[in-house]
Amino acid sequence: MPAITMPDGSVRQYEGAVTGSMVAESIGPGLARAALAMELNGKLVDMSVEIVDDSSVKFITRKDEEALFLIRHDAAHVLAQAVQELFPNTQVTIGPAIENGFYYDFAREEPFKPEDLPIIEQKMHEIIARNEPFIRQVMPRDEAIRYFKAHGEHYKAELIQDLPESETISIYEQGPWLDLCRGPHMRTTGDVGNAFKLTRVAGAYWRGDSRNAMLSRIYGTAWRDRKELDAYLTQLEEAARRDHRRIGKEMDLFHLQEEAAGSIFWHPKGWRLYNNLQNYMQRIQRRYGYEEVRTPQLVDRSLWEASGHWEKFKENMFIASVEDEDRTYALKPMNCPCHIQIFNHTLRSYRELPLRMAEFGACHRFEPSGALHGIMRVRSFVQDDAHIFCTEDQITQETALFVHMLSEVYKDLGFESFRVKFSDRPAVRAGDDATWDRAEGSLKKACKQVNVEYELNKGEGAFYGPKLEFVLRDAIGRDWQCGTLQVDYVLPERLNASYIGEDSARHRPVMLHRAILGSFERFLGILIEQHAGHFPLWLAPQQVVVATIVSDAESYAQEVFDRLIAEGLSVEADLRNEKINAKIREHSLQHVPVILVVGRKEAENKTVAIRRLGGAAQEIMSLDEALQLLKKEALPPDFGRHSIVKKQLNLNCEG
RNA sequence: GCCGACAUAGCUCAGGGGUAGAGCAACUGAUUCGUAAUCAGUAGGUCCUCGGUUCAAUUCCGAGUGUCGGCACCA
Repeated sequence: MPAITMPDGSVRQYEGAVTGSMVAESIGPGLARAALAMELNGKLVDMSVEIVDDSSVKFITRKDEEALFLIRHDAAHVLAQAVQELFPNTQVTIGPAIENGFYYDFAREEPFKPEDLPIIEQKMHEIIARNEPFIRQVMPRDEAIRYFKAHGEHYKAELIQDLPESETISIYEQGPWLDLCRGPHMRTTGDVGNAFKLTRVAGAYWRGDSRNAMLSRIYGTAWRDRKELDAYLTQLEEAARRDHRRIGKEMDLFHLQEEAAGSIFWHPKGWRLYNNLQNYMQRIQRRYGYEEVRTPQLVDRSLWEASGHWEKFKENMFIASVEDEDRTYALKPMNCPCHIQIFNHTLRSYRELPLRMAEFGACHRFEPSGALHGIMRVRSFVQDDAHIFCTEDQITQETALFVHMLSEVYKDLGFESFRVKFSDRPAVRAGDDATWDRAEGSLKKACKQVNVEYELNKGEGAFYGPKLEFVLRDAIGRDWQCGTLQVDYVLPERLNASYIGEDSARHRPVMLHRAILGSFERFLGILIEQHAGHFPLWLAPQQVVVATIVSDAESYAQEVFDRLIAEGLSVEADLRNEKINAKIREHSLQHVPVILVVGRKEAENKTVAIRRLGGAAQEIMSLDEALQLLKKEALPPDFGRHSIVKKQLNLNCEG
């Protein structure tokens, strides 16, 4: 005699067990038609599930966000059926719902071609039109394995074999076709609707392991209605429009070419942008008590052997030598061993700790060819790298200070929020558990201190210590790990770093590897996409263009240009014999934030007409006013901020 | 690295077994114009590289390189 509580709090009493469909029916035919699945005591289940005990039920209709998952999951099943109807020699493997859509991985001799997609899509529409009911059945484990093996579905058989003994093996039938599935599903294939589209084919390893077979994956996107689908497709187009590779070309920021795959040719404007960011980072670091250094690119292999990189990282290192010398060098893949050389160069006192050593040093890593991506994943890059040499007791305080600094930077650069991942001890690691306990504890304590919530990334820490990762999301919805802070007990040990403590004895410092932007290259890529090339004035590579309307205004335009230069603004004068419309259009396409238009009137009155990117309005003001205004606007956000860490000789006063 | 697609003028792209075409940009000339394309003319190519097939390859085939979409990787 179940009593069923509805979301509005009302309770309905039933005589004996009822299915979800029966409950929906009893409430009304409209709901019965609309309900795709239900949340039974908070768990999403099929409408056919029997309710025996007192329960709470919420029906999921197409109006609910939860319907998206169901539609996508069912679409994946329909896709698999369509593929097997069209291509009988294909094995099915797995096909989950994902963000914005679904995919299904198939095993077959010939991978699918893009041309196959419309045909498969057509078949999917047929299957949806057939409106086949999804019927759940429980199959004994052995029978299920036998069944799938008999049907040549070896991947499915392997999946079942690897399911824990406790797991119920459920099968969903849809007409003549069936698939191993945990569920839940909607009522029929018809519930999938028509707001879906197959988007691409791709290769993917079986079970995500590169040692396994390569499967053929088909991706699709699915939504509740056509309007949602169209909105999503439009969103994809907009994301493509702000792709950093495209904007980099449009704004003439950089290029890449075959002879230096994975290394960037920065053009004048791109380099200005780069320097604007680097100058900003240098100012921030000074305020936070960092010292900047510069260390060699090419370093003898003996240092890499000592640091352990030769053993652990050699495949990713560029090795160099010359004919006449019997030595091997490597281009540095990271700065840390060199920083320890500076630390070790003199006798260090505990009074110098924490010692924050920063470097914008170019690092080279041989990334796999398939990993390269515009300027975001390259083989030659510059990290906003720094290493903090400190005592174990200082880890928490330094971490808190770092998170504070990182938040400030992200905010200044237009990112309001970021996610934090905490990676703790991996299975294979250096150091004893007591040390790990302390290291992890220090990071957690720091997060708490600065009120930062993190998700646990279990076992993903570096072999030498736990780490925090700071993740930003770009305009195309991709996540990029930018900031990081890693605790390292091992490298100071390997490279024999030490300081003299209060007790006059030698002690081993702890090292914190940390970066905020990650690398300039990647971060600039993200920044370009974030702002769609429309940078705030202080970052913009080309801040102002002075454009003339008639040649009579040329000498005045030169005067305006000179005055802007004198204020330190980056400006160009466009005196070409072109119509003002053409000039406005060209500079707008170049994302120049401010165009100062000068014609006869402005020349006579010593004024300028300010036109801003994105706006159609123009504002006329005196040249002096305009200069003051722009100068103020072009001020980087950190100007005028006080130092956070006051450095004094041999003394650190944390402010 | 793996699966697939792609590589033609500075850019965006069309074409196709008989050594190539558009628009924009560039250059020249005319035009002096008020807020997102003034008009006309000229010039511009090792059709990614190396092999093979063919009387003939930029086109077909193979290999390589790079790029793109995924997967794996990102200490």
